[in-house]
Amino acid sequence: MTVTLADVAARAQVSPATVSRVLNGNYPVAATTRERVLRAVDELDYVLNGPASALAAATSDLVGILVNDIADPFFGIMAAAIQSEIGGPGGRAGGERLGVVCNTGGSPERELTYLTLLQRQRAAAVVLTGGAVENTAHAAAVATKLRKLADAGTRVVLCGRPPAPSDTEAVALTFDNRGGGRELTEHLIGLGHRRMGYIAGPQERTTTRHRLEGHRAALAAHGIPDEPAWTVHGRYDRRAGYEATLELLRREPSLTAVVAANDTVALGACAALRDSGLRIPDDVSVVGFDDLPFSVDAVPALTTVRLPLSEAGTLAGRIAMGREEAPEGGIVTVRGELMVRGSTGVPKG
Amino acid sequence: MTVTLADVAARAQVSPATVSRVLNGNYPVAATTRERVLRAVDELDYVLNGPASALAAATSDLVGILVNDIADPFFGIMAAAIQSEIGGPGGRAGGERLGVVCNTGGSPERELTYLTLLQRQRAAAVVLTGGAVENTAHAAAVATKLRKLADAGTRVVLCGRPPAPSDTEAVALTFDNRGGGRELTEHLIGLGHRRMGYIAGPQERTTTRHRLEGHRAALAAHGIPDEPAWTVHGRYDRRAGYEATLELLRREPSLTAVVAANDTVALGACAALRDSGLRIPDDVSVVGFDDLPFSVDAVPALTTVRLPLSEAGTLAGRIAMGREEAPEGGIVTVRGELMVRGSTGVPKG
DNA sequence: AGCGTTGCAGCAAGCGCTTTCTATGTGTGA
DNA sequence: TCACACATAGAAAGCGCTTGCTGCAACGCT
Repeated sequence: MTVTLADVAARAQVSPATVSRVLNGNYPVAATTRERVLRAVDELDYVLNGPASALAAATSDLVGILVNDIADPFFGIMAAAIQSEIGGPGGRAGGERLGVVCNTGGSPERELTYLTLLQRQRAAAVVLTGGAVENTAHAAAVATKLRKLADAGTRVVLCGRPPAPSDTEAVALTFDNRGGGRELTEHLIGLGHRRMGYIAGPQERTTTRHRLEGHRAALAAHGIPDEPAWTVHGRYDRRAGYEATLELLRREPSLTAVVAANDTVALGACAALRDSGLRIPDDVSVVGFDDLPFSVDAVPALTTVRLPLSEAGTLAGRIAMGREEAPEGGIVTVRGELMVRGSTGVPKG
Repeated sequence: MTVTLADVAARAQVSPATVSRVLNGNYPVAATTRERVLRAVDELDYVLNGPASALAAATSDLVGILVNDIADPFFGIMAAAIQSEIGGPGGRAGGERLGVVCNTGGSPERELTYLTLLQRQRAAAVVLTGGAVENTAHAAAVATKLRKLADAGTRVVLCGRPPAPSDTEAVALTFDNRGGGRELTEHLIGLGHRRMGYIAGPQERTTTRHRLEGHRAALAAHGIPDEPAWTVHGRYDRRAGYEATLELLRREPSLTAVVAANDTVALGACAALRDSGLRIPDDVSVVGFDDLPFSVDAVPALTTVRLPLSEAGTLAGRIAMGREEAPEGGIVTVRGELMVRGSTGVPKG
């Protein structure tokens, strides 16, 4: 029924071993032999049995990419960059790996499940993107898993995620969320804003905390008291931004600016402000974070911090493939760049 | 070093066969024995070797999801829905499959490469999303691949993609792009528009052609001549929409409406119109397609056709998992729903 | 001419699991 | 009490590939 290595060997009049070596190209095979084998492969339309070779060689060509939300371009952009470094015709033959993205939906259990599944597949590498959940038990479980993966020879790379315990041997590309958050708020303060609402992400995510810390650091640096009621938590989506904004407006109608945890949330905030009859930035300024593609198209265009998602993904992918040396210390901090656009202005009055 | 089935068997004082049966749960094992085995699994922290079991059982638990552009929410939303039906804690134990998404970047070669890679892995199922490339050679190559996959026991499902040749045994969920395109244009015609520009997607995609055909059908039905110069092709991204709009305006400044191939393109079109000093919808109406989450937040909100991406993905996932019967004939047409919003209005004058 | 090298191909032993077939123990009907 | 069915566990034969080692020419050197 299905063609096996042995069939190819028979047709090419060589031993299975030789066919294997031609296909893997890691052992000298005479040119004429090689050609004969390749012809047989072609004629029989042979496709290597992945599981069998993974078993025999004790490694597979699978590379897993974990994302929190595949429908969110933030992750999509990183995933695309990572995957393009990993698989397909990008690299020359031999480096043909199957880069696959797994959607955890932000759920710790699913994250662990996927990690186990990838461990089971003896994945060649795993890239974890985006913020981590700050739950001691879960963090420990993930760290343990990563350790085990590393022990089994799986390369582990974190992309846009804080470093894991160093004994996990994971390389980390971390976004400077704190710095970006701070810059954004300082930009607003520089314009004269003093009463700023903050729409944070889900409580337990590192990204949420870091960005918020940046915001508070900016306030503190300028002697502006932090008003706890002006911070509202919600999910990283448009709707949460919409509702949080209405809530903020209810709590403090005199806010002159809204700082959103990311661009998607900021978009929701803009909608809420508009629906409340407020103009941006005349009545209220808005800032986002990430600089996703649609942000420049918002009306007015969003002031935000540009994160080099694609570049970070590319680097992460290269490291995962072992094409690039891991940085010393295993940690790289990636900074964002403040993009000042139409959604921020001088507060009126 | 790594724990194997045999280790677990030894610890539980049973044969490897029994452990395997407990883990796969498809053979009677006494409750007490099962428990003993499970305990041993736990104590040793055993993880099944995927390649080995795939080899022995001649099937794997991998399910591939092919998308054209993972950074595009259109695909992200479908992929998320598909994946959530496939893997993880969603289903109860046993149905634990690894749903993985592969980004083809719209490249025919990559599509084929991924299909081969999945074939190599003996994937349990493959879901292809989004429009296909209309290139005879490539279409034939894909059909052949799908045939082979089906022969090897891989279930093949198309989601938002036109049906493949029936001998491929692929189940197809097809979006009614033609009908949606027609509705959109008829809506504009109903408002009184006669001079409408059309921003189409890449030439060779089925989606592009079908939507355009719908547009033309609407024109024809109302006796409006189709002006070839008022149709411009470009990629399915914001920038293409921006540039195409400028080009359309150059060719025909008196256009009263712009029909974009999808929402992303429509957003670019809006930006171009604004930058040209035109107001939406007072000067020019704009329509999109897909109804992605951001479309309702555009200013003005985009009139578009809502495609039930998530629902379609869920169904596709269920069929791929064999949890849902494939429809008779293997083809389902999914219709979109016209969403009239602020970006369209009566043409002035 | 003799012998150590070198270059290439084959042999065969697994990799860790699944599954068919067989063996064993227990309960039942005659 | 004995034969027989039934339920459960084990033995063992692979699944299709990789790879360490061995084998054998042909080659170059003294």
